[in-house]
Amino acid sequence: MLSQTAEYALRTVLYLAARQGDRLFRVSEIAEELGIPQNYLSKTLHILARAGVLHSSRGKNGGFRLARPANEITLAQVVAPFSGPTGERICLLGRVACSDSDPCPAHAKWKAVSNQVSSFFGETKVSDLQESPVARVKR
Amino acid sequence: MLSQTAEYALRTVLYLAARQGDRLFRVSEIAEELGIPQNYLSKTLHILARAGVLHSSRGKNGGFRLARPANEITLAQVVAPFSGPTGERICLLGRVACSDSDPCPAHAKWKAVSNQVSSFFGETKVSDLQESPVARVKR
DNA sequence: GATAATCATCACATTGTTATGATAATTTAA
DNA sequence: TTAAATTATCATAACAATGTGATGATTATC
Repeated sequence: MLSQTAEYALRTVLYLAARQGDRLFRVSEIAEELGIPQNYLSKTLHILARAGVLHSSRGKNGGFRLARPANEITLAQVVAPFSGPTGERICLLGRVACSDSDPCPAHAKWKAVSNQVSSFFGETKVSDLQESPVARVKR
Repeated sequence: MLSQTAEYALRTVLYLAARQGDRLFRVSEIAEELGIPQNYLSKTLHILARAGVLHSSRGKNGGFRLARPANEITLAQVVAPFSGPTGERICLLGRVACSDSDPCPAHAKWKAVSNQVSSFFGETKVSDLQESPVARVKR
């Protein structure tokens, strides 16, 4: 459903959300903890920073943190830069023009499902996916 | 949402469903009508035939037709050979083990949405997407 | 049979995504 | 002001998806 890259982004954001507030986190430590190739994650997080989801600082003692509180970041904002299924609904049959007024045969049925996916990403906040401390310890 | 290949498959199946009964259809004519590269479509339809969705005949006057009535073919069966989002629900965070009893933080919310997508593909029949003759003429 | 039509398959080119490593730019701190 | 740490960026490799061209296999018809 999500591309590999979008999944990395989401996992990193959740990782940072769970530890928010105290300090900046280096790419090297995030990458090691989450099992993601470091240089690839570096590029991915850079994109997230440009998108305004993360804040980055270069140089010694630099690193990444969330740019805003976790309850002000939607999943859509996290995966959008990696062309997740978050954006506008796309015609199932690939028609360039497919709308309520000029629908493809799948339009009505697909729209309902597609809207559910869109609103999941658009309305779910990062904070909605934070595990409680207890649950996190349990794992 | 669907890969290009899966979209080709679905469009071809709908094309055949709209003309079902009379005869076999050559790859060349389907490809031209739908604007799909012919050799690529040939490969794709061969896969659909092996999957039991289409029937193919070789040789002169050969071609493709639906293997079963359009109301007995689900969208899932059409896109499954091309790894559409039809199969089992996949963990949004990429965990190999993610279940009701061992859920990732996104599990509960994502499951509900994901089930909707699965059941759309699993329960919608090809016949459900056939345009009425009137609508088809209108286009 | 011979021929033409047609699907099946092989080989390869092109493109996009994912991944890796190397280097540049920036910042802190000694 | 220099050195070390760290993100930013570049180059490129590996792989999968997509597309193209050529050839093989099968069938209907003459």
